[in-house]
Amino acid sequence: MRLPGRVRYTVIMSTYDPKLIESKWQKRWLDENLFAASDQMPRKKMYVLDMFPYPSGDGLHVGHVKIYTASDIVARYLRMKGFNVLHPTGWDAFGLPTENTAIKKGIQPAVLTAQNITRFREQMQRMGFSYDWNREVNTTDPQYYKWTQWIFLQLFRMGLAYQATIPINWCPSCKTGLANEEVIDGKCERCGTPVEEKPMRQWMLRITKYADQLLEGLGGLDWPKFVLDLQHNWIGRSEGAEIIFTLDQAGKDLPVFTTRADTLFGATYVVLSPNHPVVGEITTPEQQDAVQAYLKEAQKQVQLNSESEKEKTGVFTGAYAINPANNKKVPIWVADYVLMSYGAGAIMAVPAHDVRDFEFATKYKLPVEQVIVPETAAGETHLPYVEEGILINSPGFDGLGGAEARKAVVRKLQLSKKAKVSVQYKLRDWVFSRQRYWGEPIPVIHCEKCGVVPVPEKDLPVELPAVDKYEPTGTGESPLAAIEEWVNVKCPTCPRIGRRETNTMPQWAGSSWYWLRYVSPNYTPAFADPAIMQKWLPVDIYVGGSEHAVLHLLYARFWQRVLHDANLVPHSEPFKRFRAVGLVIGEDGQKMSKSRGNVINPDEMADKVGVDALRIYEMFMGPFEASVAWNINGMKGSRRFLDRTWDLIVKHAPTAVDRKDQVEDEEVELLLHQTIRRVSESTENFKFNTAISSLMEFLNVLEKKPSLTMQTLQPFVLMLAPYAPHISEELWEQLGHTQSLAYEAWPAVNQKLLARATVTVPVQVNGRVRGELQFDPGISEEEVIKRARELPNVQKHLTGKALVKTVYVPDRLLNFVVK
RNA sequence: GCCGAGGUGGCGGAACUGGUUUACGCGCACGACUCAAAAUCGUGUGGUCGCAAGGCCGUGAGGGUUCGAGUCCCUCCCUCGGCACCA
Repeated sequence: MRLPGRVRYTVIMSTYDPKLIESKWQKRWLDENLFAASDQMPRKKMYVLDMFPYPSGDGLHVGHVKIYTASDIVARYLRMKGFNVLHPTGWDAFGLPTENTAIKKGIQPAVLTAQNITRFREQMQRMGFSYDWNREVNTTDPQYYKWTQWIFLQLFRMGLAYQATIPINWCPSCKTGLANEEVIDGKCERCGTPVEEKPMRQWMLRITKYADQLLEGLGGLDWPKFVLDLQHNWIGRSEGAEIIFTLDQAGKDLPVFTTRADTLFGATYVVLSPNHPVVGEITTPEQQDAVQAYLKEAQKQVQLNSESEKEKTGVFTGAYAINPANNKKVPIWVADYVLMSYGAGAIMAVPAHDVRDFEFATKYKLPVEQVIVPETAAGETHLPYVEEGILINSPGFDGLGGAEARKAVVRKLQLSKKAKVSVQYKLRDWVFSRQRYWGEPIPVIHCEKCGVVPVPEKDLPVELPAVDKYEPTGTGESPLAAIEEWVNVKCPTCPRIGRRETNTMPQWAGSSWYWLRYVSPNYTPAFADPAIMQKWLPVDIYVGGSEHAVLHLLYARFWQRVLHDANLVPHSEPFKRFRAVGLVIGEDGQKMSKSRGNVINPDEMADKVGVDALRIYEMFMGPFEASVAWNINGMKGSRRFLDRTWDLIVKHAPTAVDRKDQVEDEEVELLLHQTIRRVSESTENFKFNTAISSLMEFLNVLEKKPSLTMQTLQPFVLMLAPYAPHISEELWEQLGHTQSLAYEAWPAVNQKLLARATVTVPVQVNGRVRGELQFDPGISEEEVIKRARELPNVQKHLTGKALVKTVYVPDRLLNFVVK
């Protein structure tokens, strides 16, 4: 029975019982569909997104809770600030761990995924996250991956998806190819197995075409600097020149790439990568055996993935090249410190001005010719000298320096077509196919006559067939290849029978556009409703792990740009503001892992202290972006804070008066407004730890007061609400409200009151604090000095000394400088 | 090696554009309640000298700028994250 107005209808519980109130409010939020976002845009929009989870069999991790609590706090705060908030979630459910578990347990991946999702959903709902559950998406749902496939076909039509047989990173344990971004230290990102190089037919996405755009786009993003740097370095743009050496005998061109054209006269030899196509044809008969032996050795080295610190090795080909700058004949060597995959696969070696070339030249007794001297220092230069400087021994260019010299050299050679400006990137095209079962089928059909034919749009999605055996074959073929009735299909453009593509997409595909799907998750004519995209996009605040700094966050930006170029989405960048979470470390200071046995389970913690205390603790334990070790006592402290909050409100609720204009206690009122200001600013800046400490300070003062008004109790509960929503809803009800506080107005700061507040100002003598003064802001300097001189301890330090200077910062500080 | 972030009590961490270092929490000590313990509440808690008032020293090390430096500048040490023969 609920009665209106100020009559209290709940029995006030004497002690805080989290379990009881958590289930009560979670049920009510869901029943009332309280957090459904309206497409009608009654108010200004905010799209608050966190990285949707991979629903693994391990269940929710305390790291998930940290990310999702943060985005939940921001979403709840913004709702109270009057924004129309879109805060959705879903499941990034394709991928290897599920497939591997499925194989081990003998369950279909789809079935296992459904189980995991159910568990994850329950766990996430238990944490009180205010998601709009009507918008849940699932990357493994055919109605979802229909559009993942559709987007792939757009990429294909735009020439951005292509097949190539190239040596790729092959993980022998996962039995699939990997993207460059998935190889860490020469090992598989997922399982740690050293990767092998294996030439295979692959689907590739031409992300390199977007290298410059992806680089420039970083400039407008409010992202952590380290993530911007990471992407910047990963793209690895470097400006230089392609310089054409000439093969001595054949007269053929041999282009090399350099960023230091100014050192061209110091090039004393040329080095080819072992994989360079001309190696075989230029090697002289005398050197044939030595070169062949070296190539074999180098091949092995790649497979061993030897440490980068290894000593440089190489072999002379017997051939020579002509340096176009001075027509000098220089020997051509082969060495594996030159990579085929970067630049021209060949370099001009300038041992005097490059550490690697110097090391190599020293070992093989190749000539070193200095052509750069430091601008300032006189005398002998220590080689290798890699800094910029003034050119010497470079006829026609002596005396020039740095960029000017580089330009001049390139310009001169350009006249005879022996050089051109060139830009190189470290970024490689994205290896987009996987030889595994549990992924989106790549929607193309191979026809003997027609070649690669895209599956017609009306036939999408190409559904994953149910299979008995989804173990990877290890042959480079996906298990799908074994299902004849699925593979063999009529060619869409001719009467022949073609074969379906049996490779699947990588785990990253579904997450490369999911934020677009949330705006209209059930829309059937397209991947998203264009009108609604205009309303919600872009994502205003994105929260997630930094482990995706170059993977997901780069792929997502790439797809967004492609779709933008095709006029399919309104913005070129998907995520305006991104905040990266810091790891939650085990109590032993080590990364949490099952094998170490230091994993903290959020459900267990919630059982112990309640969900709200868990949320408060995870936000309070340290700065959001920092890695902090778990501390069980710290979590109990968060619970203590909520216990005391509960006691305070329950104690005052029956007697608190509602005084519209004035609070009875000046100290309380001042602190209230300071707290509102601090909590608001801290929340907006992701400084959740200091927001909570401000609330704690406020509570510490309130506890000492014999009586409090509604004008104090209500804002306190409202400010706590984004952080600890269940207890806050309950206390709000006990303060006489019948509606949820989720859409109550966030308390407003009384700026005038804060400006009028008495200030406490330290008085220093020679920079050391000797006393303090309290006064109303704005009083004159003379008055402050006069009163400061009256302080006994200040007097003591002034007597017998000559006053040199007085520094007064109004309302902040007074400093007497004496001698 | 290169790029980036950071070194503040016993611990996690606060500190606005240079202005009272150590807020808040944990831990610890003592006290109250209790037969006792736990829980809870109260008081204290950087080091050092002092009965006290108060003094001196303290933000990785050393130097500098300044009336005043955790914050700015230079040199160095250490930790963490990333890249790594990218020409």
